Amino acid sequence: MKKISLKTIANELGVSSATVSLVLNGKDKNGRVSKELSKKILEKAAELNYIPNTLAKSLKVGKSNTIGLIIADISNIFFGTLALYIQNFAQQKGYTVIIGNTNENLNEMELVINFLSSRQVDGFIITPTEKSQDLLNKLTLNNIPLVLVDRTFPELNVNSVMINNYEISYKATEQLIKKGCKNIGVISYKQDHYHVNERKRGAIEALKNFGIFYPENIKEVRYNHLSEDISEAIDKMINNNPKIDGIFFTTNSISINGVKSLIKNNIVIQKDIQITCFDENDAFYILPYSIPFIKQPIKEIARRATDMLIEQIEDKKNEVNRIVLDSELVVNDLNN
Amino acid sequence: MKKISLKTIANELGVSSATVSLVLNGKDKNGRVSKELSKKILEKAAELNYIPNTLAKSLKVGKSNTIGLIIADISNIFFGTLALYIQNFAQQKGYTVIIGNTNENLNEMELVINFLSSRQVDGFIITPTEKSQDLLNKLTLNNIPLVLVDRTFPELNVNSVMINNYEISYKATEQLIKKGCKNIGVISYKQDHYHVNERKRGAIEALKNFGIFYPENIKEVRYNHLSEDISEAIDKMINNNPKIDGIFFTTNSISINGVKSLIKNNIVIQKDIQITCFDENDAFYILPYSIPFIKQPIKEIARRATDMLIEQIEDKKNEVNRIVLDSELVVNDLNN
DNA sequence: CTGAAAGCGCTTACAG
DNA sequence: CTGAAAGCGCTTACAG
Repeated sequence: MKKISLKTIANELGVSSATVSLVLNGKDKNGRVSKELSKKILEKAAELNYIPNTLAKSLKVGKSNTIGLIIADISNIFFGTLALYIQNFAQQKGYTVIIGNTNENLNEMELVINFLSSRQVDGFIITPTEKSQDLLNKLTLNNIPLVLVDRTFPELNVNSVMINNYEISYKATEQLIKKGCKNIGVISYKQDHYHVNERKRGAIEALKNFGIFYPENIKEVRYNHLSEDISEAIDKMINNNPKIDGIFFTTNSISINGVKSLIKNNIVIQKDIQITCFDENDAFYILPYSIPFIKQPIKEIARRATDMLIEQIEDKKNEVNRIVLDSELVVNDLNN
Repeated sequence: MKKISLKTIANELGVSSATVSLVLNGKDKNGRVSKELSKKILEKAAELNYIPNTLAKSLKVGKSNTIGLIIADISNIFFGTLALYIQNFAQQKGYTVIIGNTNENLNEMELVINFLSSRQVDGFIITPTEKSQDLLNKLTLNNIPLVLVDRTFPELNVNSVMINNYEISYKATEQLIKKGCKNIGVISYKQDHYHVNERKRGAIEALKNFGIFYPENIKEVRYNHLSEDISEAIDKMINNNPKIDGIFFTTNSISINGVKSLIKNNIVIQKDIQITCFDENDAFYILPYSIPFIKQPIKEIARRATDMLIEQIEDKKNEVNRIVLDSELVVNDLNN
């Protein structure tokens, strides 16, 4: 089967491909093309089942209607959901999304940026890895539309969509305190990430304000040795003296592993130890008790990031927006 | 900043862009281009940070190195994981993946096929929706490389990667019987999907062989009314007389909802009722008892599908392959 | 060993 | 109202 191009249609009808292009793109307003010819062209296109070659169009007009979405770890359910929503919103606006994965690795981030650039993406939505400031700077210097999500570098003058990490973490910790916990642990990542450190800072601030901040209760685990480090941290916490009676987990992946580790140690959650998690998890609904968690407005994050990027692409706006969305502390959601 | 093209490099060096193209693509073997010139070109390209325009290349050579991946429901963790792996394998082989979502809807499947076709994908990996035979047929008639995954239509002569749905479902049911269950329920989809019906058939066959097949124990739920229909099915099952003492859930989404529903009804799983689920779930590791589940070789499915498609794209092979992979019944995986 | 030319399938001034 | 021409950035015969 031969590919059907504009020219095929033009030839069959004995008109120029320019005219066909005009009609098929709806640019034949105010009498540019006669009604009859226009109708014939439309019919012929339908008959031949013409599908335009987007590549050629993109090349010509210098715009691909494609967004590069760079995710730190696509296997993480939080990022997966985020990607899904971004994809949906982008599609509604006529954009294709190409997803790249960095595995939290700076080199891979550079590779994936180049890869997507060669694919002529019109802009990027990125969850940046540690130490990627220079890479991001290069993009903005080249006037490439860019929005950071979930994470940011406060020193960079770049669009971002974040949640209120500090405040919500303060609140989550405060909630443990109000439940009566007197010796609260925090498990966070040993990372140079602003958003994670804001979460840690919020928790510590709450502990300090209530006079129960003990530095040794703040544990930091490595991203690449997550389950071992968490096991170790939990181990120390439950053998602590006085015993830990509450734990705040600062991320999705830490929460899951933390809960697994507690259960493995036969800790009865919400009785022996109160916990609060970051991000929702299916598993929470299956447990016989309610686990408080911080619910991020993922859909809203996706919507705002997509809108912001597309606006930037289409209007070439130069002002920088930093959006901070509220997240929610869900305390009693068991019967959902 | 001006875009750097082949021509930029050629002009700066006073050579033709053809030569630059040859060198940059490593096609300057056996003395096509002199060592010195070749070196100069490479250096200049690096200096200018040249990024080739893949769109232009694709247009010229008539191949985009892009795969269209059409998923029925990207928010389902099974498909999400599958997409992740396919993406990874494809990338290793130099292909980009563009994902489309059908929401199990035939019309959306047609739209997404057209959308991806206009993007000039070289081929498709598809989890087809119900009644999409004609759509698939059209693709194969047009010689468009195609691989079905997870699902297939046995009457169609098309590549596919499946698991042994019938056999593993038989085995899963048999296992419940051997545990002593005498009155086993099956919850499956009311769908015209071969793979799901094979699962149901396997379960029924086992029940028949052991003389405990009771038609009223086989429940079918609607995809679009999943949680209500499951609630209703579970409700009937636990109020059955004699009581149901075992349930086999035939898909991932049914399993999760089924477990939630049982817990909501204060059923003590694995004591009041034995269950077996399709697909692994994080939640299972958090429960204080072990839930047997069927573990699909997702990574292997992804690898085989990607390999098969790329082979077809590059060799234009015409033989049809139907791969059936073994899945595993995991019975005692609690201490993982 | 290197260059000039054609062409992939489009769109967009421009001319008439 | 419609067409001819140029050009987006590449690659690939072909010529020398």
